Amino acid sequence: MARRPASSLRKSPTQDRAKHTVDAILRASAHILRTQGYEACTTNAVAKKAGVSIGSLYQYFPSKEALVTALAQAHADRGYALLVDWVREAGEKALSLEDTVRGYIRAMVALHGVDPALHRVLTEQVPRIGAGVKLVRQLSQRSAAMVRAWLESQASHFRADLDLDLATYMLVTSVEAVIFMVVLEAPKSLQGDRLVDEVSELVLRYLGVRRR
Amino acid sequence: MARRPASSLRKSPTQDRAKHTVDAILRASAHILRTQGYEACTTNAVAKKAGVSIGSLYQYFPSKEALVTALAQAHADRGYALLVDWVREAGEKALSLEDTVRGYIRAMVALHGVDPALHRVLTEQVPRIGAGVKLVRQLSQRSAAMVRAWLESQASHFRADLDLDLATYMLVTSVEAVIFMVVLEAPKSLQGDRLVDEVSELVLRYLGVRRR
DNA sequence: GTAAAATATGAGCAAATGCTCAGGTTGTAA
DNA sequence: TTACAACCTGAGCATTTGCTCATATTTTAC
Repeated sequence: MARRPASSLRKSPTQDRAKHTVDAILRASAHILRTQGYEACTTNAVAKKAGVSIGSLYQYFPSKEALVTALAQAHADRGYALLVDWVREAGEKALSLEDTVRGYIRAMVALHGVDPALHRVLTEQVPRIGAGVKLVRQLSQRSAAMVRAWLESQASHFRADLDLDLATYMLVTSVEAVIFMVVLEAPKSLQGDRLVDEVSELVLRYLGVRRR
Repeated sequence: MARRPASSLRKSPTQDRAKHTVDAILRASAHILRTQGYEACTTNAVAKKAGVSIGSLYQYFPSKEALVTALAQAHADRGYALLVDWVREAGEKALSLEDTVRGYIRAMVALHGVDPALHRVLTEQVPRIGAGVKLVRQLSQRSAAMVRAWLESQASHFRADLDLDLATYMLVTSVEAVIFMVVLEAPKSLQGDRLVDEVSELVLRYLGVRRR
């Protein structure tokens, strides 16, 4: 069962036919991960679900780890794009502090809401994979940097004793975690805008923003 | 490879010799989980590490899942005991709101600090195991109930518009998540009492506690 | 049309995994 | 001492896994 090391695409598909194959493989693995978890996501199962032979799978993905990593990469890219959107929006329209925070939370909720089950499996399993550690660290550093920059630009509106580095860490972590949990468990008390409201409250109060 | 369903101990050890065997097995599996993760924690590997034959392992644990579940149970029990201690302490000595919160956070930090790597693996893998789902739900419900009861008893000191159910959820989730993350990543900016301070700040501000 | 390149196939290998069972060893109690 | 129970052993079975490779089919380029 000698496992090969993880890496990116082995061969890049040029013909349409091949692109469809790669797409089917990615879709199938996402579906299995989401519905049956990481252990059930065997290369043979993925190939079967994708309606493709295992040989084809290994023509494009050098290992099972590479497959999962590719999926995680795509997922992470989507997430980062949402963050970038938030920054742009907060910059263009001159939003209030409250609205900017709410926009951020809303973007995060949307991100997690897209495919919570897949998100869970990826966040749990990817860090254990060699190439995955780098990926996770990269994404969290990027988003932390964006939040940190925004905090800095608005520092005058926060409580005086706020440590920006600490605050960045606290906010990124707790916001991510609460939303992650809520979206997975979906308690009825936190549906619709209630979640956005409550997390915003947590953030604004922690920052010491004076309102009204 | 037909997997057996998970359940508790198959046979309870009565002689000292047998108790040592069970103990060695539990220690070995904890060590492998902690250092090499769930997948590496095979029954054969555990038996070898424990200096015991696989046969002996299966005499006490009917399946791999049962083994991990037993470990998680012990871990959860330790955690719950810390919570109970906190409640007792907060009741006996008439602690201030601030000190009670700090005590809670401190207990949580201590809990996660004991064996962070094992805690991570357990929290990630146990929910996927049949018997594990129940275990996890039970523990989180218990701790939520304690926090909720305390919030209720102190409600007059919080902001008027605080929804106790929501607050319970938000606090349990975010506190757990932040501490979990911090203990794993151990950023130098959040060492010693800094973590306890900062999380307490988050909680107290969210609750709307007026101080000084 | 034809040759080369790109793509697809799937039987099957080597290694691993969860677990059993037939038989051995150690403790206990009379 | 003897007899029985508690305990331990480990070779190995049935199955699964990640993955290869020789071969077949399709597309592209001329």
